[in-house]
Amino acid sequence: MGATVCINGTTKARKGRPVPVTIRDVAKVSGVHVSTVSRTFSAPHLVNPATRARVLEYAEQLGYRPNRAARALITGRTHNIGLIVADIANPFFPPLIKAAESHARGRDYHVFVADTNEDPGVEEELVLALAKQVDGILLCSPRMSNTQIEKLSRDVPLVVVNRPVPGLPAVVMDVAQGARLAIEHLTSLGHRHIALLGGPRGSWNNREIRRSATLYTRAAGSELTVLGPNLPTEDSGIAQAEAITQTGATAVLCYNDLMAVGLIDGLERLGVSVPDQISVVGVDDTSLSRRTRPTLTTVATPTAAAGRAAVDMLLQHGDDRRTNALVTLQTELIIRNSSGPARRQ
Amino acid sequence: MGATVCINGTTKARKGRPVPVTIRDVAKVSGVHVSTVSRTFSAPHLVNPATRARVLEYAEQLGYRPNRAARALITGRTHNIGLIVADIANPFFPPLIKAAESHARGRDYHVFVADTNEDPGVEEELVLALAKQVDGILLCSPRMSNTQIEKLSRDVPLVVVNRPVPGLPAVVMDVAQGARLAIEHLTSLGHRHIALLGGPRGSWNNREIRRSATLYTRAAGSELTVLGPNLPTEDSGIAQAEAITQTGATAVLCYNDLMAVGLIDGLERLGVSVPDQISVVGVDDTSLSRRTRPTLTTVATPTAAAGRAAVDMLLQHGDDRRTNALVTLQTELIIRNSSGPARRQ
DNA sequence: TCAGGTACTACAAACGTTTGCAGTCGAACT
DNA sequence: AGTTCGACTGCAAACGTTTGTAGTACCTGA
Repeated sequence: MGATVCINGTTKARKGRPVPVTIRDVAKVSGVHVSTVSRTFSAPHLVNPATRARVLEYAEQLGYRPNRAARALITGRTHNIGLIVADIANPFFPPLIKAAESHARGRDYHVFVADTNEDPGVEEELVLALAKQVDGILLCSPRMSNTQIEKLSRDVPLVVVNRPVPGLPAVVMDVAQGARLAIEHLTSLGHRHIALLGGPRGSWNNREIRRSATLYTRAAGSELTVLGPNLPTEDSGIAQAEAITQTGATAVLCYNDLMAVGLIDGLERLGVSVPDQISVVGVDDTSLSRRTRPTLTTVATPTAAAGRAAVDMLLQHGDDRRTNALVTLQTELIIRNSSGPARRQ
Repeated sequence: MGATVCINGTTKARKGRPVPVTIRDVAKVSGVHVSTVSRTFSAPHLVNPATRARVLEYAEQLGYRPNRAARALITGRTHNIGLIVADIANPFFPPLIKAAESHARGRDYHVFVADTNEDPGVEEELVLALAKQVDGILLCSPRMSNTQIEKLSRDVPLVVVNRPVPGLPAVVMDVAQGARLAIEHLTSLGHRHIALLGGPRGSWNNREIRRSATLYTRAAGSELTVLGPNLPTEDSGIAQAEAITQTGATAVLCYNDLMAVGLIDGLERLGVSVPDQISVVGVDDTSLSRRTRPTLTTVATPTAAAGRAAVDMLLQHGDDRRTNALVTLQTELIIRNSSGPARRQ
């Protein structure tokens, strides 16, 4: 209304420095106490609608934005959450990060993303560094031991993704089911000898996949050869190509898509054709899987849903930790062109 | 030493809730004033080495961690920086994010990552939401107008990546040089008619590439046909494949790798062989470029270096904005298998 | 011996919020 | 008329730090 409002008798739009307009400034110009201004934002039902409208208008006019640090200091809640992943550049993570971030933002939370470079040592360091700064942390595919995670969870609420930890909320993908589907797909195509290209040592997913693959290969009367552990990288897929051919298997289930595309590449270099001579199946259905040639048959894991679910769990039991809530998300098999009938030997 | 230290006469390790050990607790047990404890951490040279050692020991023993919110409140510096990108899942960004994050962490800064979903509208919203929470923001490939960015920069220090904005610090890649190298590469292979598959409308990189490509095609006595604007996605690469063939060009320079791999895919579907019939060159050298078949000839942009440089710029002129510092990073041409000699028509 | 300095430490006021408590005022009920 | 209540608002004490100022004790040099 009319003239723009000035603070402290002087306009605050000083050169360079941004305008540090506080709750007090708003209180002054709207002629109420700071507590009323505060309540206008944090407990609107406690203030007279007319007053509130006035305060809001002045606040808007001054460009007031609540200072989250101050709010955090007194409430103890920062409205931030931490997200720790092994490697942002691993195509498995971006969809998860993206989903978590936008889901959190919808609930007025911001997300710190940190990358451990696949180093278990820096995981702990990061958790501690973030602890005071966030209301909770999403630990994705951690390589730490259960007891170590347990201990950290006393400092800050944790939700673990891609691995169950007793006593902690976690969200996992049903990769065992996925592996089952993959194995059944392969055996139904006539494969009697299947190889499993295993992932990293500490990985729960890896154990699950192996357990399930072993079980269902046997159930189909086929043979399973397990290779590993391996780093879950494209390079290690390439490196293991020769070993794979030597197993005599006609089909391979890989720990993840990255290794699968590496393996396909490696096999091609050896003159082995996929899927004509060897079928290859991945896990995760990352953006890669549609880009390879042949396109990759793979177990789709709902990474975006996992990100959202993890955020929800974190925000729900904000305080009452020590839950044994475990969310398991379903997986499905996406059949593309890297798997085909077993060749006649 | 000996017995573990208790606070307030009672051990603070209450059930569930984490231990909120403050500077005051440390002061109490070590028999000094809080200010001494504070200085032990923030200005060590002002406190007696013996005292400091004692304080540090007790702090360690109690598991004291400074509360960054409180520190931020009084110093006005949060030791956080914001990083806004268009799409985390776009393979261009993860290396940049990763580099920025680890570089920042090395300087005791944490990074908020936010994703605009390619929506210019949410860019502004995100900047404002983050403003009070960070000491500055890295704006990557923004789609906003210069004036809009200018305005936001009055609220919070900004560093722009992938686009120069007058009066603001920015780091850009010399894509003009990259485009020149690509065009010269193609013309030297005998291509007399080249197509440019353009990117999104607001993109500075897009304009640079076009400008440079036009210039150097002409300089080589060749013809350039420009298509666009297009969304910088794989799908739009696929969609434009037919249009490309209709230009009659024997080589294509694409706005980025994503479009290039899409284009290769699209051309293949049309029965056009790359590079035998049409050569394709991308920009960015993302992780994709080694995975395509054929592998992609592309202009490598130093994304990780850009991330680090941006962080440095932000941390340097923390206060004195209004700099016209512009860092330009060199690009280079990586020749792989998607480009070859012009076919004999 | 004393002025001046150095090295360290304590005091207390901030920073921008939230929130329990108390107060005011008018309306409704007895 | 007096009581009770509800709706609203002001007061002031926190939250965990940092930092300018002031103080103490000791040392140095004249």
